[in-house]
Amino acid sequence: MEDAEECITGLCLGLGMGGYVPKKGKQKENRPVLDLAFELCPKGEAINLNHDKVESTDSDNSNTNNNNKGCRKKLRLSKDQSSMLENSFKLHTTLNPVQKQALADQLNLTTRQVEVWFQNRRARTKLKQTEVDREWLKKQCQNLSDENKRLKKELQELRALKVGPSSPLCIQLSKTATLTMCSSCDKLVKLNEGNNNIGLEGTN
DNA sequence: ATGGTCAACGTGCCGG
DNA sequence: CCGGCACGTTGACCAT
Repeated sequence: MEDAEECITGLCLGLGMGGYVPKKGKQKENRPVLDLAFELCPKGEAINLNHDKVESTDSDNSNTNNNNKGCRKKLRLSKDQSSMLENSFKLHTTLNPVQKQALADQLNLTTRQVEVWFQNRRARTKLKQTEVDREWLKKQCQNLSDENKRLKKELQELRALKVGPSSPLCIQLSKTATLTMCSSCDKLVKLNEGNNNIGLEGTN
């Protein structure tokens, strides 16, 4: 009888790596449920069995073999691999098939792994950029809010000034006419003797 | 125990 | 139709 991990393994294999239950739809033929296999070294580091596969003379399909070996362990890319991928990403965020293959050969990875790494890397970049944008917008919003507050205060102060002959908002036009600002509607009003006021312009 | 990270996956969409 | 990509998701691994 296998141990508990092996039992879980069976479930993992049945459902695929992510335990994802596929919905109806097209399936990529060249994407096996398990296209890679890993095992743990005694220290707990993940070893990519694909590296062995490269040198292996085994003619049979390693996928089927791996399916019987157990649940795949998570690959951790080495520092060198990561930094080379990063450098490559700095040069171009997408790869053409030739570049992909070259990089895969160079790093001793499969093209699929390189492809997945770039997809995930682009997603991370986008996420980071979204976060940056969000912070920027937040700051802008705060600035506008502050400015709005300041302007409201300024307006309030202007309104508080008594509108009268001594007010700076009251201009004597002639002996009979004065230009003043209406305290309720913020419109410039020409006051004439005889009470026939003429609104001149809105300053709202 | 738990939350974060990340490789790997399934699916849908789009352009050639 | 096919390949490539974005997106959302999963689970192994790791730090705390």
